[in-house]
Amino acid sequence: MKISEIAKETGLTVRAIRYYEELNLIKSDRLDNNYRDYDKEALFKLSFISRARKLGFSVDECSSLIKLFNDNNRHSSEVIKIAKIKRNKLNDQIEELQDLKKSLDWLIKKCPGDDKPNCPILDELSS
Amino acid sequence: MKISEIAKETGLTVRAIRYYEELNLIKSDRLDNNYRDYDKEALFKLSFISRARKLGFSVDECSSLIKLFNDNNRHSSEVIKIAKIKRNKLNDQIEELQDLKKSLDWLIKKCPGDDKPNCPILDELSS
DNA sequence: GTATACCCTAACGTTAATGTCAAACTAAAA
DNA sequence: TTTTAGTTTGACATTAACGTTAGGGTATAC
Repeated sequence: MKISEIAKETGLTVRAIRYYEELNLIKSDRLDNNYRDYDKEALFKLSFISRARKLGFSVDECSSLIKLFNDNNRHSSEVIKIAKIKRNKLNDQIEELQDLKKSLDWLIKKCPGDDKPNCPILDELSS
Repeated sequence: MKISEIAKETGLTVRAIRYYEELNLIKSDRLDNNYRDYDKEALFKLSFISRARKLGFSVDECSSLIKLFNDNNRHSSEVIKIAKIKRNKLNDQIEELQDLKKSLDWLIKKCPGDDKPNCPILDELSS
């Protein structure tokens, strides 16, 4: 399986795949012509990374997950730990954004939004 | 008012203030010794920027707001427009993060989190 | 045989918002 | 007066995750 083929299969870009190889997340065999050659295991791992990235895991976090994936002696408790840390991070991010939104909503409600220069949003931001 | 003083006052760093000047968000007078000198208006504007940044506005968005702030002929409808665009962006971000969180919650629920290697999270991510 | 598509490496570019450092000047405190 | 602290400009560094380009070799279709 050549790189563009596996790229299509996994939804990753060719560049991303080579990048993951640079970071040692995956390896690739080479054909006689030096083209990268991928087998089923690589397909698994790249699909894995693709899905994990879409779930919001950073490449670095993917790297940790891949290591567990490679480790037959892993404990599923280690995996769930990473997942929970990620979920908590997401929770924090969501809360922060919701706070911002609340403040904005409040400002927007107070502003007439007409053709006059008077604007509580600007007033509030500078007071 | 010297730069470190106004930095303390506004909660911005000295570097950030000089950066905003580079981008023409603000100006500064100079003393005889070439030190930057800030007046009340600068204090207003920098406080403004500081608050807006904390509300999640990018420096670029702050720039737009500052221009309206400077414009005595502004309409408050223009201000509310920027605020609403920002709020909608926030909404989208929140929804996306909530989707991710849902998926993670689902995976976490399915994983026993014990000392055995079998792990539905990894299975799901690679299937 | 040639046009087109694909592959390779290496390296610079991107984005945002500063951080950090160098080298020099100025001010305040001891 | 010497030390310490604050200021100046300018320029390079940082983070993440690739995108893009250059300058090649290779494969395939017509």
